[in-house]
Amino acid sequence: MDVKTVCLGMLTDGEASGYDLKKHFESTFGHFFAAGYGSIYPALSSLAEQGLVSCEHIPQEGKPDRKVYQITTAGHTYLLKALEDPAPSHKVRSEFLATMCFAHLMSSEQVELVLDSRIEDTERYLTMFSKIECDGMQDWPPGMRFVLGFGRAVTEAVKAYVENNRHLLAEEHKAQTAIR
Amino acid sequence: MDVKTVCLGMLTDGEASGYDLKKHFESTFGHFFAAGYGSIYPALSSLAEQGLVSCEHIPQEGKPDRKVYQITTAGHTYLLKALEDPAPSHKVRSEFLATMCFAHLMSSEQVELVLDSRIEDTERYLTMFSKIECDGMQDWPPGMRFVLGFGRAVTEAVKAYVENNRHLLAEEHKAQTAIR
DNA sequence: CGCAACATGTAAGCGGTTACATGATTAC
DNA sequence: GTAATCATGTAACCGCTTACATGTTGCG
Repeated sequence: MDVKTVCLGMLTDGEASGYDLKKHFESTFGHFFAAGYGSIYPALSSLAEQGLVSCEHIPQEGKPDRKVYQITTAGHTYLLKALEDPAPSHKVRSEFLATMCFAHLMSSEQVELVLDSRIEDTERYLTMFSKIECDGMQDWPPGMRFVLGFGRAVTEAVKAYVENNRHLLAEEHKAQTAIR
Repeated sequence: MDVKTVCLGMLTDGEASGYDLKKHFESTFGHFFAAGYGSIYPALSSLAEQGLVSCEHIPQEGKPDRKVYQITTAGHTYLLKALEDPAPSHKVRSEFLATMCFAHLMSSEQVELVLDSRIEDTERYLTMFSKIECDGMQDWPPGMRFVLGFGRAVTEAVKAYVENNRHLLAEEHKAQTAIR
């Protein structure tokens, strides 16, 4: 499952431009599937070439033509095939955790800074989740609600863990064990 | 922070071969930083070329020479620089969540299968964490214990969330909201 | 006056994955 | 006998990131 497939999936919710899709990648999909314009625009071109989406050019003054994409029947078929994987991956790549593995090589000030930045990050996500929930989640498919709830639950777990266990990383207290 | 830097960090714990490091990437680092031989061996070669590690060739019969790497003073300096990033990233890339966004396009059997496979995955991780804790975590640096605890906490949160909210994805119950 | 939002794209490069290549030893 | 473990590597490929390129409209 790559950016192309996710774009295709987003288009099942209605027509959209690359610019529109980018906003989805930043908000609702942001916590588990990042993508920039450099991935999205080529993905849409490629989908159009394969006939999986159709494209309507809407001329605009001053701005480039707005290109609105719609999923085709072939696109739907393709998407359903892509969703058949019975064990889709769920990968974490964390420079944060890699850094924390070597906390004993760093100054405690540095470690504190890193932990603070991680907590800020989780707070940004939590704010975003609340905002999304406010402006109407009830018209969304159940899967989307499940996914948002997942993001919230995991983010809260991360925040709580970091807050409750950051004392482990102070050199003074080497013998303690993690709070569950 | 790339595979190279993580390898360098692992070598602060004592000399090791590429093969040894791979095992670390599978066990202790597995839940947040994956790497295969195709990344590790070139990384070590490159580190040696830059003088960040030294390499001892140990001849063996039948097998290729065992190459044991040790971090150098230059390597230590380099690592400390790399650890200075005050806001290291923590990224999730989840085909699982992407799939679940479109659960309404799938059969409930397919959805169930995907959810089961995710739970199995979390269980494998939890077993691994327990095993690691058993064979002596107390001699590890506090950072490593923090990271393992993080992995366990988040994995448990994932498992609980999936178990408690999978009913949201059954088409029958569209109006429900997520259990916190 | 400057910044954010609107709007699309290209191209180089990087980092990692996957498949391939080889082969002895040990445990079941 | 066959699978796992030990042990190292290369090369092609793929997908994504980053930087670059361009220009208008509207808000404060």
